[in-house]
Amino acid sequence: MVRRNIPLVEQVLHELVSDIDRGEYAHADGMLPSEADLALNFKVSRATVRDALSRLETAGVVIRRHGVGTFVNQFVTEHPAGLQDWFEEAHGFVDALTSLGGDPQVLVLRSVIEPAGEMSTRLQLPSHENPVIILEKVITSAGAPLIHSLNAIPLALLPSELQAQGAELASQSDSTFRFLETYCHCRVHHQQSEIRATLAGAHLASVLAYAPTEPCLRVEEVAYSVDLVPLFYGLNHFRGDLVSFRQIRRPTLNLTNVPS
Amino acid sequence: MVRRNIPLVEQVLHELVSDIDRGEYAHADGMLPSEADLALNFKVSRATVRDALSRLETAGVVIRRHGVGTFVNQFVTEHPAGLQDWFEEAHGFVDALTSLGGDPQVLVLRSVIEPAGEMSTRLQLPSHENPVIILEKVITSAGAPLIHSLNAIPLALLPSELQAQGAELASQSDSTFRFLETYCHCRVHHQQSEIRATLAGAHLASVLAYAPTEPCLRVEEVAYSVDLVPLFYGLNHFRGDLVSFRQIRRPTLNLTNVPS
DNA sequence: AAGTGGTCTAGACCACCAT
DNA sequence: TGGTGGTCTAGACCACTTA
Repeated sequence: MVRRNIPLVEQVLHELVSDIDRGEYAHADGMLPSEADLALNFKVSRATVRDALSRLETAGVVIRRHGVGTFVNQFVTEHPAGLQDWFEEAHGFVDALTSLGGDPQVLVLRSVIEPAGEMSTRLQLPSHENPVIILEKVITSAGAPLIHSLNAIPLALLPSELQAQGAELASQSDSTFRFLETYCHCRVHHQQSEIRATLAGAHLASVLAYAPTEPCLRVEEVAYSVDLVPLFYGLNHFRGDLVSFRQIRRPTLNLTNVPS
Repeated sequence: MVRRNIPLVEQVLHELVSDIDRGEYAHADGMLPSEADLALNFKVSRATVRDALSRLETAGVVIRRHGVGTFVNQFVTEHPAGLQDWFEEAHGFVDALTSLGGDPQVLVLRSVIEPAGEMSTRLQLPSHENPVIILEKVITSAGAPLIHSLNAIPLALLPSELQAQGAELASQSDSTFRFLETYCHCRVHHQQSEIRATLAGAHLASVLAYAPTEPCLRVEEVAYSVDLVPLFYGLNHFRGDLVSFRQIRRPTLNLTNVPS
């Protein structure tokens, strides 16, 4: 499954990223060479360099200023990614925690196959009776329970010969993402999330070793494949005293130049 | 300050957006014409069409599938933007509320000039003594107080002849964004935000007509100009029962094709 | 095999910012 | 005025999906 023939854009991308990581442009203003120079150095066309720089810009790694130059966003390079960025990127918190060196422990509270019930709407299942794999977990890091998570995966995504063992396979996987890729051969393209503040309440308090009257971040989400098929529903609660999320906010489309 | 000579990419962008809004591609799968066809119709090169489509894709309006086609993300077209999207876009909540037809009321609780104190670090001011404009507001919509916001703007951003009236001018502006553009001639490029869950507490409860033991979303942020000068610090609290934020989460950079 | 988006080039000109 | 990023073109070929 390894791709040969890595596109030039991605090679340039990697070069630039590792140059930035190595602190190549860490001097005063962090300005990169001009696009023309980069094109010469990498022996590619300027369009290819621009493509790579555009991707770095949308990722927030670099800031381009018309008539001035391209600069590394030093805030990003100075602040290593962690659980804080989980809400911005789309991947499991277990991965986010391990990449931070947090050594997370996953405790599976429940893994069963049940009718979807009210979740059928969000998962675009025809009826409340369609079966889903329910996975309830608590993630602990450095001895403290941080996250309670409840996932529902439509059983129909699993090849029929594996459906009987669905609950088992899911509970043994590192994360829902990996489970979907390994057994369902599908990949999460994006997630639609909603975040709000709630009180822990009795159930969460007991599994998170928290007080019922303490605040939590509640993130509800649906993951979709590239062709907009719902892959799973998630309801996650984060201890308000231990977890926060970071985000870079930026206007995306500039639709202000309306002529009419 | 109006730009003539609107770039072709932006014109194509607008055409596509209004076509999508008009429901031009609202049939079954929402597939757009091929890039080659669009280029022919708009009488531009395919590269220009691709540029426009790329921007729509990063904005989440459109999904491109290699070898298949380009499709409108019907979730986005079906769910009109509102305050929920405030945390993803970077603009004031007053604008977000008005665009929703919410008719927000702004109550200025305080507008004074004070030493920056502990906020000097985040605003990259040389000393705690540097003056900032403090602006404390409550935003009410449909009779309910939704948001408490505290902003601190370095006084030095204001032209010296206006600094004496700084607090007044800020309190009379619709939003901090407009104040910065109108009087300081600078524009917010992006914001670094952090979101967490807290309890309201005594002060917030009184101004938000809420109970002290109820949950709030707490968003702390610093806005930067394109050359990374901090423009303002913001500390915002949202009533947990009335406000939630939506977000599309998606992996940004694909750095998995690491050859070495 | 036909149609789609993805990559890549070389070259041109424009718009912006500093000096 | 010189250097930077932004726009734009025409054409080529590749990679992926579907039938």
